[in-house]
Parts: sequence; C-alpha cells; structure tokens
Amino acid sequence: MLRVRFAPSPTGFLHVGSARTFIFNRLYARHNGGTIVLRLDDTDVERNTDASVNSIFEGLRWLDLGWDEEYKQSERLALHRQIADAIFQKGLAYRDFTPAHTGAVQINDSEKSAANQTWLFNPGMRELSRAESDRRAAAGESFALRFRVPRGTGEQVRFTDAVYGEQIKSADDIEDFALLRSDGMPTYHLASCADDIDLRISHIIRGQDHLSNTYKHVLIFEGAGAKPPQFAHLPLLVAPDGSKLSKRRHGPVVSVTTYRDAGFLPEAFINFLCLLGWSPKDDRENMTRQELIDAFSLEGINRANAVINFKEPAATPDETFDPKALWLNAEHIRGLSIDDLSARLLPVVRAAGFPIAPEKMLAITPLIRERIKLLRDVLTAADFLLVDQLPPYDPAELIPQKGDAAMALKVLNRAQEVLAKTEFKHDPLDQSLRAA
RNA sequence: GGCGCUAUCGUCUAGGGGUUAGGACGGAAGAUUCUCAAUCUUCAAACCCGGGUUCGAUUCCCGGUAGCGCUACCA
Repeated sequence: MLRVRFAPSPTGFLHVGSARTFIFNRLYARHNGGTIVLRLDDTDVERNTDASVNSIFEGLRWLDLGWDEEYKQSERLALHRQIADAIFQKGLAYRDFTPAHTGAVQINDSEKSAANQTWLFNPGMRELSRAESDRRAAAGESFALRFRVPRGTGEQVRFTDAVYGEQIKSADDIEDFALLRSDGMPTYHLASCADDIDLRISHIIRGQDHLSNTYKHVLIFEGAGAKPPQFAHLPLLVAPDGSKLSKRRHGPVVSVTTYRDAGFLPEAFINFLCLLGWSPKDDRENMTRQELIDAFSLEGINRANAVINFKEPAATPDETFDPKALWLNAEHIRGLSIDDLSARLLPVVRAAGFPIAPEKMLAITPLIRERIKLLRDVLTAADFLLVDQLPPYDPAELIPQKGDAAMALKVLNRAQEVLAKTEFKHDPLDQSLRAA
C-alpha cells in the first residue's frame, strides 16, 4: 500500500516550497491510488505557534487538494520515546551527560575552528560503561540520547534516492546525532522516523535539504528494526539571486496566502509550482489538475534548484510575481466558463467594497476575461463599470500606437460630438461611433 | 573547515556520443482587431571552465570553479 506524508513544522506561514512538496506528494499518491497523511511536526515547542498552524491550514485548504489522514506529532511522544528506548536497549545509542548548549549561540572564529576539530564527540560519553551510565541517570542527572554511529568500522550507509540515485556515505562522516534532548523531548530526526515507521509511510518525498540527513534516518530506521522507505528528494525553490527563500529577505512572495489574496486561481498556482523542478517531458505547460495527476512521476523530477523569478522589492503588484505564474494564471482564467469565472470574481469585487449583483458580475465577466491576469485585476479592468469617478490616468495612454497626439485629440473631439447626440445604448452607440 | 548535491537561452525546462540543441515565459518586430487584451507569424537568446576517453563530446570520466545543502539537545 502506497502511503506518503506531508510534514510541515508550524513555525511560520505556509511557504511556497512547502506547498510544492505537499503538491508533489498529493500528485504521487493520487497517481498511484495511495494515501496521503498530513502530519504536523510540532516537536519544537519553543517555536510552534497557533498562528502558524492556522496559516498552514488556510494555505492547504485554498489549494483544495485534500488529504486522507491527519496527525500531530506532539500527541505521539510516547511512541517516539518507545522507539528511542528500543534503540538504546540494543546498544545503538548512548546517554550524553554533557550540559546542553544551543547551536544558536555566537561563536568566534577560533572557537569555531576548535569546534570543527571536535564535532564528532563529547569526550568520554560514547565510551561510558552501561553501569556508569545507568548510575548517573538514576541519580537524576539529565542527558541527551545520542545515536552511536558505527564510525571507525569502515561501514558505509547507503540508500537509493528516486531522484538523486545511489547515495553512499562513510559512517566516519556522520556525527553522533541526538535522538532525545535532555528534557526528554524527541528531536526531529527521531520523531520523524518513528512516525514514518508507525504510520507505515512507504515513500518520503521532501526537500533536498534533507538529502544529507537521510543517512541518519536510514540509521534510525534500521536501528528500530524497520525497512527504510523509498526516498525522493526535491530540488529546492530559490530566490532570483540563488539564495534560499525567506520571509525576512523576500517578503510576502514566499507565502502561499499572498498568491491567493492577489487573485491566483489555485489550479494555476499548482500548475506553476509543478513546473518548477518537474516536467512532463512533452512540452505541455498549461495543465489541469487531472492532467498533472496523470502525468506525474518521480522520474520527471529534476535535480537542480529552481528559481522563482519574482521581483525583489515589488513596485507594482503585477510585477511582483514570476511572469510565468502570471501567464499561467491568465491561461487558466481564459479556460474558465463565464459562469465559473464570474462566481470567482464576485467575492473579489465585493471585498473591494462594491455590493455588486451576481447578474451584473455575469454581464461584466465576458468583457474582461481575456484581459486580466489576476482575479484582482477586475478592479482596474472594469473600474468604469463600478465607480462614478475614474481615477486619474496618464493622457499618453490615449494615443494609439500608430498615431500621434494630434490624431488622438481629433478622434476624441469627434467622439465627444457623436456621443452628445446619440442614445446611450449599445447598438446606436456602436453604429454612430463606427460611422464617425 | 569537513561531507555531500547540482551546473543547457535572463527564467522554467526538453534532449542526448554525430541534432539547424527543441518548447515555454519574458523581450523585440510584424499581422489582425475601431482601441486595448487575446490570437497568429517572425527574430534575438544557452550546453560553466580545463583535461581525459573517442573518429567525434554539450552529452561519459576526472579535476577546477561557482551555487546550494548538511555539519544544533531547529525542523
């Protein structure tokens, strides 16, 4: 039975990269008739927020792809500790009584180079006898539980990634990572693997930033007596300068709800994200959800990071987004029926303060369907039908491409004359203006 | 610093030992349309560098460079 999972940690809003990971998991599950699990990886109590949980659900709901099962990691601590203990009892882990320090502390260069030479061990802890270890634990001394990586044995850890192929690393290059923190809480690595085992996850599709963590995970799976699942790592989504996407540096363009609020169609947004790091390999670009499900395969995933080509400081909203995302959204808008598009436009117009009737919206829709890129554009494309007084505009816009100012003036004067003595209805207006 | 991953037009990508290196977005020009949009046509635009293997490398191998990731009792 094919089972995949999407496991966001609620420490921020739903990120476009996370959204793509979710989409790929969903597509893979749907393509193969499998199950997708949504698991909140919330073991970092310090950084978890309710606002973040809400933002994630808001984003996922907008995507409208759904999921089959839902779990919270924080409710499964007993399982995590049980698996940690099983690994410990097999002698594959040891207690580290070294006082905790956080990696967030500033370290200067000399400390750093010293740390680089000693990254592998906390002196003595690995070799502590079981009796001594038990005695100190019984005395109430706090400890972190570390995996005893088989270093110095010539052993290699290996796995086959569905995207990156055969991966091999010498155990000598893997540090003794923590399983349990000194407060007894599981680390990400432990909790994630324990849950993946318990939830019978068959395929782990996640960001490439976990590729080198996967060796640790393989060690945990094997240590727990479980067969590691199939891994598939996804190339990362990065900013135009190649740096990783961050809210602080790049602003709202990295948040899914920004796309929703700007008037992207969820199906267009999904389509756009799918094309970053994956290809159907047949030159198709504008694809429906069903076409994406039918075409999706791990073989189509590419290995190099993909740039989301947004503009850094965002002058006009239209220029903020990746031009291809905008184009795809316009394509999907044009593909919608008048009824459907009208229904989606209505709340946008109403939210902007125009209490428009559905019938009027339906009448306006065909007029603008081919000229808007974002749902929000209805407010500028059809403003003359909504407001009494048009906002100021640049007179230069009145000059046709193949004309000049004098010509424009002449045409406008003539139009004014005609308009003055014509009944304000479609047919008479059309006839007299054409004639003029 | 150590370990690893990656490298095709500005961007997303296809391709692969011999190709005019294909498509798309964006850009430019034109057609069409009362205008704008849409649509259509055309154009410009790429195999990171150096070795090796080979009759022949953009493709395979090695090295370099660059970018990215991991190197936390974060996830």
